[in-house]
Amino acid sequence: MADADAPYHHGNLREALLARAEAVLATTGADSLSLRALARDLGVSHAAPGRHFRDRQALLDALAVGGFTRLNEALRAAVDEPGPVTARLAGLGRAYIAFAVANAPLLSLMFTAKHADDSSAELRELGHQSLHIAAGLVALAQAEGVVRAGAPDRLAQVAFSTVHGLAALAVGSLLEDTPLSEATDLALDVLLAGLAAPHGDTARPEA
Amino acid sequence: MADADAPYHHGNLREALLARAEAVLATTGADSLSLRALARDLGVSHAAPGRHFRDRQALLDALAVGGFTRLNEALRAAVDEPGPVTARLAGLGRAYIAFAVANAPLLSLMFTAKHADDSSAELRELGHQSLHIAAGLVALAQAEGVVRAGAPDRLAQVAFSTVHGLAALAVGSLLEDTPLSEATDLALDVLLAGLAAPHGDTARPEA
DNA sequence: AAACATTGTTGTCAATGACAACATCGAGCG
DNA sequence: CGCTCGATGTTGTCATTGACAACAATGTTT
Repeated sequence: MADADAPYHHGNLREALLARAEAVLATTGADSLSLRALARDLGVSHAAPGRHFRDRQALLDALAVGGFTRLNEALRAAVDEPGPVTARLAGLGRAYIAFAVANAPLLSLMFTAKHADDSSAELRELGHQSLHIAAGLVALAQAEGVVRAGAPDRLAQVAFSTVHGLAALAVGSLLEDTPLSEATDLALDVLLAGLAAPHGDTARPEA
Repeated sequence: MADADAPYHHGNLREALLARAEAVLATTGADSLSLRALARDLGVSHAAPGRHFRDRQALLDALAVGGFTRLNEALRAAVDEPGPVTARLAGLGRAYIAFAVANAPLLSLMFTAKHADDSSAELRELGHQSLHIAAGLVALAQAEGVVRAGAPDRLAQVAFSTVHGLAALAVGSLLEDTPLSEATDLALDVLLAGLAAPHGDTARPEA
């Protein structure tokens, strides 16, 4: 049955589970992620994963944490690129969209709010970090006068919404035949133009 | 066991299943939606749902179809409101966000692209209708000169992205303590300002 | 009324998550 | 040096579930 030279203890089962889980997640989706299947893939018994993750949701939460961590790294890298602020803002948006479409099921996990309360706190914190990274660049852009006045966090939320929503549309096959790159260009152009414009009353019909 | 006066045939099991499923979806989420539990709730046998839905996913697809149908009704109603075009554009955005936050799990179902190929076609079509509704209003706004030139469908995609993304942030508890109404106001203001501005090269660093 | 399609029922199976009880390993302590 | 103990893994088991097959009841069509 078992390999003769297989040690009783795996040695790094937790990491191996996460790695394998992420691969499965990316290919067949979160719903078809089974703890027992993971155990089989790694050659351990069906209950072994339970030693590292309280339940299935705990595994998914851990994946989400890893996803946010990598996302934030990517966002920070984009922010640190050289160049004018507007270009860096656009680059940040492109970085987010690139991550989102390349890790669609993972992103869905990251934003799905059915996590246990404890890991939920960590996930919220990581998500807020993402927004905070964007807010920092927004503040910089304000200092240079290319973005309207206003709370940077609030404006970052708007920017985040745009790119997150666009990624969602792309993943959901709702962009019809529009190439994602073109949709991205237009969305960033509209977004940056809107952020640049001074606060107007266009949206408020003074009702 | 069974009620004596219970007829052998339910009479309207399909609709009853969908109604009950939607209630469960709204309260406990899609993951905890079990065909057998639905059957129990409705007092039918555990295999009865199978007569109306090939499998669990078929039920979820049907829910998604219903969701898109209701969403499109709400969007059309918003478009048909009287008033200036910009106000109607903002109203359309608010209508979307209202639907999204009031039906978060359903919306997630609607955008999750793991549907069987046949219902996937219907869902994509309904999703495109949503975008088309927005595109119509964008075209009208262009005629009145309050929205920049460009393909209305493309601009509608951008608008859709913004509100969809904002709803996602709100549902995911990533708005921190920002009230959704305020975030919505700001997002719509930025969006409409960006749509109004003539096509600039803000986002393209002439690379 | 007799065949037939529709709808519902019972029975069953494999997969899964969760848990309990036990086994193995390694680290620290007497 | 040997012991104990905690961490990690295993086997066994249970309830739940989705899916399917075989059968039963109902309504419809001819």
